[in-house]
Order: sequence, then structure tokens, then C-alpha cells
Amino acid sequence: MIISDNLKMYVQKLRSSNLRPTKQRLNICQFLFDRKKTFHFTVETLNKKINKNGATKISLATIYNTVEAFTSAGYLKEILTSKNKSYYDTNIKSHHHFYDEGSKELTDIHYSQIKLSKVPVPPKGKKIKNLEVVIRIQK
Amino acid sequence: MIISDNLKMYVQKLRSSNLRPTKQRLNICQFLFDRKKTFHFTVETLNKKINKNGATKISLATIYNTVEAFTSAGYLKEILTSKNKSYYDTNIKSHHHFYDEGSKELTDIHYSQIKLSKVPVPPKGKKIKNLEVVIRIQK
DNA sequence: TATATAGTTTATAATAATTCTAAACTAGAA
DNA sequence: TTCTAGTTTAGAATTATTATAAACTATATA
Repeated sequence: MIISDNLKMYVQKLRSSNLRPTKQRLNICQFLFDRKKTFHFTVETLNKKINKNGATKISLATIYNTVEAFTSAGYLKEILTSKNKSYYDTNIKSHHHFYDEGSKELTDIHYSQIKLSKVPVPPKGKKIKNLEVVIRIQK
Repeated sequence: MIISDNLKMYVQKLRSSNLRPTKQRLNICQFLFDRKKTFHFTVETLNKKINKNGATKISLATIYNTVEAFTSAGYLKEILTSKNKSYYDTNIKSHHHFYDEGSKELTDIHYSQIKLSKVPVPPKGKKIKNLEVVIRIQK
């Protein structure tokens, strides 16, 4: 797949979510999704990496806005593992995580690697929105 | 069980964890553990409830210190469900949680209500510290 | 029992992540 | 081309938490 083609794809994708394909959003799309492996990040790390090569500066507020917009549009998955900081994952398929307490890094666990043979019924009037397994690991 | 007896018990408990049984810690013990049902709280709510009846004031810093000390002593379990805020649970037995996105409330799921028939092997050199299932629910 | 000391509490300041604000900018409809 | 609603931005505000340093206290031991 040729990378220049992806731009058009991202424009489509954004439009389909009622998000205007702005320069900043497209840059962030390319940064996040033009890669083969899934990418785990915090807003802090994304901001640093995006703004490293002084070429285009995207403000921190926009990084926050965009990550929030992409998450509610379903392009990103938010994972809570650590006090005071949210992690995001470009892998939005149903899957779970290892969280390394030492390095503070997330690793995907493929959904087939965890099998739940029993899941509780939600309280009356409530529906299950999602089910997340986090396995904390350490040395 | 007579409540006045619990004080002695808490003194023992604290001593066994190398925590001096101070007035504040004993107050917090009584507030947290002199109850039949498990209790879920944030530092904010604990602080409000503890300091409601103007009798004894415990500073916010002490609430933070104590919750931290009780968590590392294993009297409390920390549950991460929400950006920017930690939840704690007086139920330290292995169990899981419903997190209601609307009311932002936690409910215990008894460990027998969830069965994992397959769990991944941790990466080389790492050990599993704990495994937590959070089921997000909504209307 | 008195006292020295290490642990604890406290008010307050500092920090860190995130959200808010309001003015300037821009995509895209008309 | 022009208008407007959506977007970006710098910076201020907010919120949860942690750090600081002085006052206090539990408790070991003289």
C-alpha cells in the first residue's frame, strides 16, 4: 500500500465521522496509523514525537482535542493503567493488555490469548459497554 | 462482634505492618473497616465523609498518606477506572468490578462470577502481579 | 517515669495532567 | 467569493496528587 494513498483514505475516514480533515488531524492520522505495528502512547509522548522535527508544530491543546475526538470516533482505544495518566492504543480490536509496572509500558494481548468462560450478568437496566483485562507484570 | 473490641484489633493490625497506631489511623480504620459491606471510595469522598462531623479533623495530606500506607500494607485495593482519579476498595480479596460510566460507581464482582479458561504466559523474565477485569456498564 | 528520636501529622506550596477560554484561523456550503 | 460553524491555539484555570518543612507524638530505653 502506497503511503500517499493513505491521505485520501484518512480524509474519507474523518469525513465519515463528521470531523473536518484539517492539516493537524491528517498529520496526526499519518503519524498514528501509517505503521504496521500497533502503537501505545500517552498524550505527553505523542506530543513530543509529533513535534520533534520542528517542521509543523501542533499545539498541545490540539493533541488533546484530537486524541479525544479520535477516541470517541473509535479510532483509538483508551486504556487506564496508571494513576494520573491515560494510555491510548491504535489497536481498537477487542483485546487486552499487559502493563509492566517497571517500564510503565503496555503490550497487547491478542483476544484469543484470553478466554473468559464465565461473565456476570450486568445489573438491571445496564448494558455491558466493554470488558477489559489488564494483567500487571513485574520482574 | 462488639465495636469497641475492634480498636484493639486495629492497633494489632497496624503494629504488624510497622505502622504506628495513631489517632488518625485508628479513626480511618474504624471508618473504613467497621462495616459489613465493602466500601468503594476516592480520596475526595473519604476526606469529605471523615471530616463531616466536625469532631475530629484529619488533614487531606494525612488521608492521602494513610490510604497509600493502607494500600501498600494490603488493607486496601486500588482500582483504576477513571481518568485522573483513583478508586479504592476495602475488599482486598481477588475480585473484579463493574464500573458504571453514568454514576461513576464501582461494584464488586465476586471472583466466582468470572472464569478465565485461558490466560497468557507473561513475557520472559516477568511475573504476573495481578489480573484485573473491569466491565464498563451504561444504560 | 523522663527523654531522646524516629515516625507522623499538618498547612501549604509545588507539580503534573487535563480542561477551559476566547481570539484567530479555516474548511466547505451557499 | 463570502459567510459561518467548526477548529486551532496560547495561555489561564482546574483538579488530583505529591513534596516540604515545621510541629507534634508514640515508643524505646535510660
